[in-house]
Amino acid sequence: MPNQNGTGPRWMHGQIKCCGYRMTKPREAILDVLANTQNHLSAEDIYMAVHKFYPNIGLTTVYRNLEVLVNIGMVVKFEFGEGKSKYELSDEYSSKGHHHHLVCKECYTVIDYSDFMKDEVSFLKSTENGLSEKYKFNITDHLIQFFGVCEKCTNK
Amino acid sequence: MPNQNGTGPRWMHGQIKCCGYRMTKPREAILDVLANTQNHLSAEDIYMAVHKFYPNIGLTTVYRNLEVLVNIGMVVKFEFGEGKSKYELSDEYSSKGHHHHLVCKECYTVIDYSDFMKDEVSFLKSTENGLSEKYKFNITDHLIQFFGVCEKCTNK
DNA sequence: ATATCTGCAAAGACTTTGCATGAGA
DNA sequence: TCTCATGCAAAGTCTTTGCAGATAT
Repeated sequence: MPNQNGTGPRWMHGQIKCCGYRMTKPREAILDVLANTQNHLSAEDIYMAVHKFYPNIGLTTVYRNLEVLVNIGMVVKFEFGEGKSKYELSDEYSSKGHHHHLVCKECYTVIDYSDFMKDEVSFLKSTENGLSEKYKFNITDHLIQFFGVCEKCTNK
Repeated sequence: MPNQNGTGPRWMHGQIKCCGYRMTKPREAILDVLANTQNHLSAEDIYMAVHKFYPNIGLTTVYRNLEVLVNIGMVVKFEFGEGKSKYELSDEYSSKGHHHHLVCKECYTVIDYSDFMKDEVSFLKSTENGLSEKYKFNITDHLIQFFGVCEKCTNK
């Protein structure tokens, strides 16, 4: 974990403060964990990672902060069918950029992909417009996931 | 509930039996509920509907049967972010046909839509092919959902 | 006949809440 | 200083499991 000094990136402080929240050690530690992983972490994963450096930060605090971070749009929450939620930094705060997920139904491995976006953009544009208009929805998000069986699980 | 006589559609019996399962009253009642609703039902919704006609069928049985039905592909399980799973008959068994979901993030109302599928088909085709090849995944399913705020929730 | 299925009760997994204490700005 | 944040323990919600008895084929 790189930012154990308790400062953390300024822009994250700014976003937190703009929303009326305070930047606290637990909050920062959680963002730090999320910013420095390639994986999709559960609340407990995050708790355990944070716990190594701050053993007195509790799981409750992790849950409560994830909720805040999801609400202000810094973090996105996903369900991959495993029965527990997974979290990742949202596009604007992540080095990953915009991507979608390819999920193995057997081992729940999740692959991020950002290829094949050209067809997607036109699909999303027209569908979002059509749906907004027809159903009077104010559309804010979409979720696109592909499911299948990964190479490893296929070979067993 | 139409099929209280205990027979139910033949094709459903066939599918169940083909997979090595038996057609039982609870199983049939559950399929019947799913076949005769326009909504997306939780396990408890189904339990309560079934319970009206068969008060001694338990919630456990509903869960166990839903698991079986999902495994043999007659039923599809969804998570809309509400914290509980919702179930519906899969395309082949449903009068709804292929559709996707538009979900209100406030009240969790779910709208089925099957418009705007033209762009989708080309998007899915090329993406599935690309993903299969690049990541050696055997792709079986996709999940496309749009999220937003419905008209009612916007006006309050 | 016998493998599958069921109901009940109990346990399990993940997440949320209450309340007194602690800490940012 | 004063509101927001935290930690602990307890509770809540949805779902699964164990086991003896019942049922479909």
